[in-house]
Amino acid sequence: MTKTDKYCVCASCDFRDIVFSYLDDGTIQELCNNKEEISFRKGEIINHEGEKITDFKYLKSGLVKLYRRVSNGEEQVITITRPFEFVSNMSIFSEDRYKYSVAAVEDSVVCVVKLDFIKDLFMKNGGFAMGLLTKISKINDKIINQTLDIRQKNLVGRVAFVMLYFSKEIYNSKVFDLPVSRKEIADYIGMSTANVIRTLSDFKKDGIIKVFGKTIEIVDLNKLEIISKRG
Amino acid sequence: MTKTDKYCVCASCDFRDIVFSYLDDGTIQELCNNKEEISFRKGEIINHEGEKITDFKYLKSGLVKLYRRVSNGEEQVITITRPFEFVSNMSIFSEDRYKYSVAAVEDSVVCVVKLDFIKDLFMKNGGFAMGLLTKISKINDKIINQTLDIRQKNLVGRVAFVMLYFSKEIYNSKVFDLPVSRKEIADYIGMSTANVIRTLSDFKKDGIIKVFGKTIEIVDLNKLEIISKRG
DNA sequence: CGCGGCTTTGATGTTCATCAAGTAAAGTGG
DNA sequence: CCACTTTACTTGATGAACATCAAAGCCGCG
Repeated sequence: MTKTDKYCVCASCDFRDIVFSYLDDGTIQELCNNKEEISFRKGEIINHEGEKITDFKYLKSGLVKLYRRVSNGEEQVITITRPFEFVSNMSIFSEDRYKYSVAAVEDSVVCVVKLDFIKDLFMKNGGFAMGLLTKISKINDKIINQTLDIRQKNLVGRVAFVMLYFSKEIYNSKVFDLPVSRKEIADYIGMSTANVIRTLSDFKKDGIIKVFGKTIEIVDLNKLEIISKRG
Repeated sequence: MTKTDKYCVCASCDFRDIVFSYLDDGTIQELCNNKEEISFRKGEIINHEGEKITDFKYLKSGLVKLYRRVSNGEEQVITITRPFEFVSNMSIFSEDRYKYSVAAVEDSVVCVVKLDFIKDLFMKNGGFAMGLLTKISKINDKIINQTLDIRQKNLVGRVAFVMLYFSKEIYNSKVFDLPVSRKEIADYIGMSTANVIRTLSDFKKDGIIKVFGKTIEIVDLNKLEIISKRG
């Protein structure tokens, strides 16, 4: 990871609208002085499970996965998410150490602000506090919802769900490059790698998707949605 | 449901320590005036999925289940939880309608405060805001954790987990009456009712638990914990 | 060009849901 | 309080869904 930013751009950052809209220009300037922008390469770890939480982090660009390691050493992927949809780690206000790890699955840029600074703002500025709480609630809701949705589906439904998730939520395109390995998809939806691959092959045979290595093209969106819902 | 409270007892309520510790006596009195205490009988619904959210609710006594209805009409139980561990519904700050239903699984008393009053307090009082955010974060963390834990286990591990959950988290006793049906346990851990019963019977045969209808006695706690972890 | 990791496919076995049929328990109305 | 109805529980048998194992192909990289 490398520090990239030299001068402050917070005032015009998209993130300002999302949680920092209640801050006046003076406070934004102060935020700038307390902020670092750090780049991560694909595969690098942004937060490590068990590490002390000292900063408030949010994703400015790229794509990350949130995961934890379970007893048998396997990874359990909690969610894969893109900028602004994900504020650091949810536990920053409830725990003093990270409960989950966060890793870049594409090259990513993360903004890092001292947590104390954010907490101070939170105490002093009600509007900011409300905005932040709302944002954190939405993120938590989304993760809980996603987890429940996945749990309730069978294998084919889950694979269809993931394909739709990448297509609609992440890339907004019917053609996209999978940012994760087959195994990571398996860890995400809680199935074996072999069966994820098998199901993708079935979709291919049935003309629902086209697969060229990591590149996926969704051919029959409608059918995929039916499979995902029914699954 | 019936309204039970006539005079205010908020000042000495246990809940005060948890999220209302930052409020002075005057504000507590104001809270009292904006509060109702409502009793629910076992089985009654406290919040209904899709209903408009107008109040901040917390459980004062009893036991509730949080659940949602999925496409095929089945219930998906998200968590079962007891007083103070659960503040209304998580989505009160992110949604305008309930995403989940809450029902009493034991006779319960719920305190109901107008949401606007809480939001107002939240904006004005940084300490209160921080306390509330921390509490909500913890609740969300717990639900996410629990869901991930369950997902990662197999059938026997899940049933062992639930028995331990009731014994340790809810009743703090090796002997307890199950507050829910076998089917509700199945909906909670995502398995069929028949297999939940079968697994309980197996535990019984192996001398790990004793079962008399709804009454459970945990005989071999150690073995149950091993099964839950390994599962 | 050869090694190691990711992917693919088939064969096999385990786990778990589903169905069915019966028993116990809990309401319900006379 | 008893007969009746309904709902919850229990157990076995069967089959479907899914994991696991194994072997082979592919691809990037030293």
